[in-house]
Amino acid sequence: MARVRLIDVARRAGVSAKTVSNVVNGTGAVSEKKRVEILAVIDELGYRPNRSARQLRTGSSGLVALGMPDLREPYFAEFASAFFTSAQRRGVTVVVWQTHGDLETERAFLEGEGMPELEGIVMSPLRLSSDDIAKRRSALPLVLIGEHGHGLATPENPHVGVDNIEAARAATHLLLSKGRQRIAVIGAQEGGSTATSKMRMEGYRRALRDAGIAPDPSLTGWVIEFNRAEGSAAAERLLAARADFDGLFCFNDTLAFGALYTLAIHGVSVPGRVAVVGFDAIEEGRFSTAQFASVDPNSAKVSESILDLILGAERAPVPGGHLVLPFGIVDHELPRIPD
Amino acid sequence: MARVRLIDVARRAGVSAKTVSNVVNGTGAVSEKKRVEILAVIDELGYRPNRSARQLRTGSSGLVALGMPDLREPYFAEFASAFFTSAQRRGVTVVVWQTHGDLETERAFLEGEGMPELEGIVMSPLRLSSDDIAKRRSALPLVLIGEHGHGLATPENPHVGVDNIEAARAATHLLLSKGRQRIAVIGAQEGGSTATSKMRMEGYRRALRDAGIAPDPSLTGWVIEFNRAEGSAAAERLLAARADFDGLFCFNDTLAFGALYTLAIHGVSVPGRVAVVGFDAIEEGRFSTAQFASVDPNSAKVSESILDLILGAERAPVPGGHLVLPFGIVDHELPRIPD
DNA sequence: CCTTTCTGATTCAACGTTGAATAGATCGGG
DNA sequence: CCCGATCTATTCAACGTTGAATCAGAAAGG
Repeated sequence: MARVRLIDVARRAGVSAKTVSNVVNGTGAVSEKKRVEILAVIDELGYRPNRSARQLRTGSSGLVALGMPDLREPYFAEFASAFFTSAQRRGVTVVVWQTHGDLETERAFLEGEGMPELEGIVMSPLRLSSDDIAKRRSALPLVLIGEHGHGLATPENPHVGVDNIEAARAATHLLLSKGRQRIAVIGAQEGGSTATSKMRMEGYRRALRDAGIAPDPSLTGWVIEFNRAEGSAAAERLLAARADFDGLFCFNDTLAFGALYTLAIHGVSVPGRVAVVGFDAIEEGRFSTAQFASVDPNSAKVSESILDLILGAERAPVPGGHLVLPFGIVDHELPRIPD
Repeated sequence: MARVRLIDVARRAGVSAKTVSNVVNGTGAVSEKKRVEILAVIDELGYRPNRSARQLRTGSSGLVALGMPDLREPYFAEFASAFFTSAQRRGVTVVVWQTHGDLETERAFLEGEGMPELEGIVMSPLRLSSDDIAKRRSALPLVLIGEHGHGLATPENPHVGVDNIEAARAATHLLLSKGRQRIAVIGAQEGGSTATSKMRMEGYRRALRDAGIAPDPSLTGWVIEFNRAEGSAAAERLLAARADFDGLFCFNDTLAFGALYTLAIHGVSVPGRVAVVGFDAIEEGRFSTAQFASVDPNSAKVSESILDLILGAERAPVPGGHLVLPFGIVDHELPRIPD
């Protein structure tokens, strides 16, 4: 019942351990005859390499840590899923850590505390300061994601993601291009970790400005958190105040779902009377019964780039500290109006 | 820039490596004076133990693998989150693998292929057969979860979870106890991996039988998958057929959200005209604008029990192969925030 | 036929840690 | 004052693997 080792296979096959190692790793030169024999013995004994020993010897673990506030948040689940997919394709294993936006947990994670040997750390911080990054002791490659992480990036510890301001501008522009003139937002925030809200609000304002439209404060829906109930409540308030809007930009899809629900209850047709755009393009939107568009933060491409950065041999600093990737816009509105 | 090792700390502090090891691990007997000195040096040099070396020596990695079909599915995200929480509290690290319900991927995961050294494997299978479990070569502790996994369990590779049939019975009973007599279901399935649907349907039938109510086929909502759109469509069909129901049991919360949306659009008051019960008690339900109850599959307790089984020194087989935990029912029927 | 080159295989040491065995110092009791 | 017990610290080997160095034998070249 004891673990089968390289040497056990070697003895059984009548060769040296190193030769078996060569077969397992495809290294060195091994005659076809021996190779086949050894493979047979490996299968017979059910040999499986001990990754700890291998890692101790070679120094690479094939492990990457992913730290996120809370996997229950659909966007984080979505990103994590995309990241797993990229990693699995490369034979990289991902260990996950939830920080719940706790500063001490975030700091410990930054150092890889309590973790197995890693190739790199990917994290979506909520509380860290630039100072925490600067004081970091661990030399492990670190990649930041998310809007809060955006502000902490350095060339050595870069941020990867789409341009949030530009994406929000494009989302708003999409509504304008469909002829909507009075566009409301849901997702304005005060206090707390508001990097996301600030950037998306900025993009929204830019789009209006570019179109020569003055922002109307009565069309701004404030929220405390980005969840369904708040999206619903904010929409409720807009309707109650008799705000006159034909377009609605929600700062994430969860808010959008809440708003769509409220609009449906009040008999406001979507996209007939109000066209809606969300942000994150979460899978659930594909099954939404209401028709709306959403900004696709390109999690698949972001994941790939992160792994390129971490596993890349060069480990070159990223100029400016920001690797900006193109976002997309998915339109769940089936019949597209060609322009 | 080279990694700081035990021996580096030892030299600096003028002691042996083993003494430093003792300080780090709290083993052996070390004088308070030396202990303090060594801790200072550890901090000064930023020493961090090499987990691979430690694991190679001790044989335990503190790593558990969690395999799930797709983290984007809210229930899986929810469970994973609970599992991370339990694991982190115990200093256990979790590596995640997505199987997408692919048989080959599930089989490979079962063997721990491509994984670092693990303490155990937790998996929610969709395609595995009992045969795959029986033919397994890896001796790693394996715990199964989910309804499909339920059917594969053995005393050595147990299943952990709540009693699905009983939980579905209780959910239905809750509606009956509120005076509802005509109770519809959404979530009946044909073909595919239907373990979940079958068990919940059985519980539903039992509750009706116990109450002396004959099941009415016209109150059964069939679906292909458990998602929002299907829940909505099924509710739509029930309404279109003028099905007369005052209670609705949805086989999961995602179906319930879709149904609630449709009921809202059609002006059917919830829980006034129709009381709704879901299954999974996902976080999102707490933010739902509609009032409904849901079966809580007790993911926190399930996670704890799984880790007990895997990390427990005894590794005793579970009689019958099933560790059944009590479920809960959360009632989101709260006083709504007045507007 | 002898030297050189090439190929396939082996030997050896080391990765960083910790369990087991051991050594030295201190202490208490007879 | 000596002996055993107690406490602190050390030495040594081993966990399973693979890079580097090496070697034996065959093939190639002069």
